[in-house]
Amino acid sequence: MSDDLFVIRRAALFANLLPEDLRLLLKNARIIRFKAHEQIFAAGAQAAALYFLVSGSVRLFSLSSQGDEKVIEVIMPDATFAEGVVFLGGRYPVHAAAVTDSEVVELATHHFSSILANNHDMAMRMLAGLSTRVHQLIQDVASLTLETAGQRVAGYLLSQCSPTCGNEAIHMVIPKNVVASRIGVKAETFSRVLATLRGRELIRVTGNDIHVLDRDALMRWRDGVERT
Amino acid sequence: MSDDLFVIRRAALFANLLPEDLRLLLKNARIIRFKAHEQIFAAGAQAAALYFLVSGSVRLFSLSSQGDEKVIEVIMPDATFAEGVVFLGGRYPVHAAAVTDSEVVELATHHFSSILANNHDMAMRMLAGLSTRVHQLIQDVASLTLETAGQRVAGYLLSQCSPTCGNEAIHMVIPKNVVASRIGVKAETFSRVLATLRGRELIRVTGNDIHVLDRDALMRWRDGVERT
DNA sequence: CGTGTTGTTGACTCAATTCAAGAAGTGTGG
DNA sequence: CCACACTTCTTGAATTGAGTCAACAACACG
Repeated sequence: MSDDLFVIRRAALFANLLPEDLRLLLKNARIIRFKAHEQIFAAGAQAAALYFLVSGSVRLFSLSSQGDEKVIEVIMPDATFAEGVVFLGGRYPVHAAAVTDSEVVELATHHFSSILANNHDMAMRMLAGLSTRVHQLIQDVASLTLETAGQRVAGYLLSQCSPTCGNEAIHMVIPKNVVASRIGVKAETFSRVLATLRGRELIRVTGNDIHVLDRDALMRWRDGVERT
Repeated sequence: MSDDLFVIRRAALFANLLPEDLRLLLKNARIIRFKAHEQIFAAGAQAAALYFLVSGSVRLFSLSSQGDEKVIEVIMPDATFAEGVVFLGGRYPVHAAAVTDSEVVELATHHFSSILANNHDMAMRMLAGLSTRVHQLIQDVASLTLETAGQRVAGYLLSQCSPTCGNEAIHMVIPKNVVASRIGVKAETFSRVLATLRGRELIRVTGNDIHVLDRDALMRWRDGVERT
């Protein structure tokens, strides 16, 4: 049962946790499905749980006195939400509702907090996970503002084949348009970049697999700004 | 002495801490000045401290066996670095060196960890701070990829006058070019956007003060994509 | 009163998006 | 097995947002 709940490791908060930590946390966790527009929690309510979004999308918003709504944030899959307020033990500052049909993992505050209170190391691993994520995101912001689309694509390819360290193929599990948006380019641009890289024989594309043929050249291409 | 050390609150990690928390943490803290290119710590060394950068800039990098250097990250003021490894209690995975003359606050690992171990609430406040920062950064990434420069500028102005909730002036303490780069536009573009907003009488600029004349119109301008 | 810094404005360029059409691959049912 | 619809991907042409380069204005400061 709690085995597929391990998806929560994709959230920075849980990324560094040990299997036993996760098992403990997930003891009382449950998956809840919300239909589009269904409310998940209301602003002002005592924060009873934090959430991990498995699929779908969730809107955090507040309502003005006139009743019009201001969207604060849109949560996408693999992210946690309402965790901040759980750490501080207060009330939800915003409303949350599903935008599209969504699946969430719900972790009860009292359970979560009491585990954390008795497990200092786990708290440290969470801090480490979040702080890694902060650094990653700062990198992303930097790369969005001062790298070209081509450089970001090259960087992505390198990051994907870096662990296998050489001439292995990158198998694209996720559709290319999703990868494209992940690195901040349109699908068309992504396609074009792959085309020029293919032309320069830095990579070979076969179906959903991308082979990096010349890692060093690709790195040079990413760093230098050669045209043609 | 430890009073000006309170600048560390600018880091997400410390943003939520109580004054007494900070005082406790800063007991053994010290400010260290590094000249450009001076080493701060070496990869492989036991992580003895975490750092907060007050001014200057710091380079985190690793060295390949061939001796060439790969820059992992460039730390800018108000950020912490090496905090992740301190939470996990290991060795520094990278080298750190000042790029330009820099001031850092150094917090010794053993001191930091022992305080945190005895102060569960403080750990929770740190988690809350980091998680807020993560959400902020995700917002920033979103706004960089799917808003225009004009929208970001408008959003910035609104965020600055939102608390004072109306017709107060925003006093720009920081130079405009810094603000510009903060929101991901060139200084010239920033200037141009202010010019068009001035032309439309949504704002008035006098020296370093910017008055938002019509909040609602500015919001509409940010959301809608009207030209001219 | 020059000298340096910061901000403004104009003309030009280019990277990346948009729009649009077509190719390639995937699955369904007759 | 083919025909059909459907999604994903690729490619082309036109457009544009924002950056670059460069000149200049506005100001501060010694």
